[in-house]
Amino acid sequence: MARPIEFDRPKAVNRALALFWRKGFQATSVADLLAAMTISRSSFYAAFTDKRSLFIECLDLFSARTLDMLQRGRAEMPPIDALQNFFERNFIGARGAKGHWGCMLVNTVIEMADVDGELAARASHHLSDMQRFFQACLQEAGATPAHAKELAAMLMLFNEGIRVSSRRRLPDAQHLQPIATTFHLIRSAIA
Amino acid sequence: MARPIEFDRPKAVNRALALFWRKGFQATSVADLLAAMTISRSSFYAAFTDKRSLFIECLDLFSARTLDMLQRGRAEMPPIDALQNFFERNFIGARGAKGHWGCMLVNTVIEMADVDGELAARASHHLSDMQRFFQACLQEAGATPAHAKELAAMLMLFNEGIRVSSRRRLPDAQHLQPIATTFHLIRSAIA
DNA sequence: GCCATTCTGAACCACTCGGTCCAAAATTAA
DNA sequence: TTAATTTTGGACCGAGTGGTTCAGAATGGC
Repeated sequence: MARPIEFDRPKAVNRALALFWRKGFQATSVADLLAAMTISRSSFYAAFTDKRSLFIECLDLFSARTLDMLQRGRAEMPPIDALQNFFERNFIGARGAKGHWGCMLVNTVIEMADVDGELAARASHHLSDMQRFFQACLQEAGATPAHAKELAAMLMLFNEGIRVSSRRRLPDAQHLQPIATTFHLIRSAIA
Repeated sequence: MARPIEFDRPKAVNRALALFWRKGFQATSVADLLAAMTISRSSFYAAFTDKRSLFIECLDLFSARTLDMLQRGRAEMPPIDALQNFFERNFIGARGAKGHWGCMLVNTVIEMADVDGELAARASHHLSDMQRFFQACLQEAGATPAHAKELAAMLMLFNEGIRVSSRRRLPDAQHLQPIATTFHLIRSAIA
């Protein structure tokens, strides 16, 4: 038996993820995907079934990576520091492209809410996972469960807001300072 | 001279606005618009030139109405109350449909950022107008110009966040409480 | 009734979309 | 080389897209 080199699936998914993240589901055509993934149309449908299925795979991957990033942070520093560090590292447009892409989960919620309920719900669910992680961090930092829950909700609103704002390509100061202010507030609310 | 009743343009635009607001630019087809506006294809292009032109008209109208709402509030109550009232009246999904549609400006920024830069920039510009209004209110309430600017930026982040969140159809408690908390914070920051 | 004006309905256009299909090429183990 | 397997390119499809055109119906002032 023999076969030509199987194409690099993870790399292809990464390329697709970048496109979906940037342009959203609807504005990304299959042709765009093929070009970015450097894969033939036939292989595409053989490997990923569907544009929609591939999108779901990317969405889940994005969520998993984000959560992973948070967990790695928590392993290396105090929980509140980990949260602040997460915000600072991701939501500052400055460094390269991705900073201006916002959050794929937020983007999907907005784009698909009244277009494809399943996709929107899936993205929303992932955001809830993030929020639960926020809550755990806050609790670990000494907040009561009720207070942690309240603060986590506010932090998620802040997250969503800053992700929208980062798509507007405004001067970075608009983002940096609110992050500092917010976490100053959170720390003093817990202590 | 004589002519058949000219169709009700403002009403037609309202119908279009509702559709664009809910489903976004891309997911709203011309056919959808015609059905909602109860207008023939020919009249549509005669009166509005373009799907895109109509969208811009709706976007500007949405912004004007939002600003108007804020200004009417400020005329009737203390500036901070007006802001809080604005948030409470708009961002609580409960009452009817529109509560779950978020903010057309936010939706447009997210959907069009890397798809149609002009549309995204226009929406972003309208958001900046709103932010300036926030700033004026805060200043009127006694904040220093610098502090008012800082608080206005945070309030806009909060606005963007809560607009995203309201598209997720979560229980209202998630929104109501953060609004109270945020404004409690703002008041004590100014006093 | 007439006429200028406005709106309509439908046909039509070129184009893009997501998706299917298959014969041919490319690959490598046997 | 042969044989098994995976990828490829491209033709093809039906449906839907935004947009144009125009003959004719509807309207209301004269």
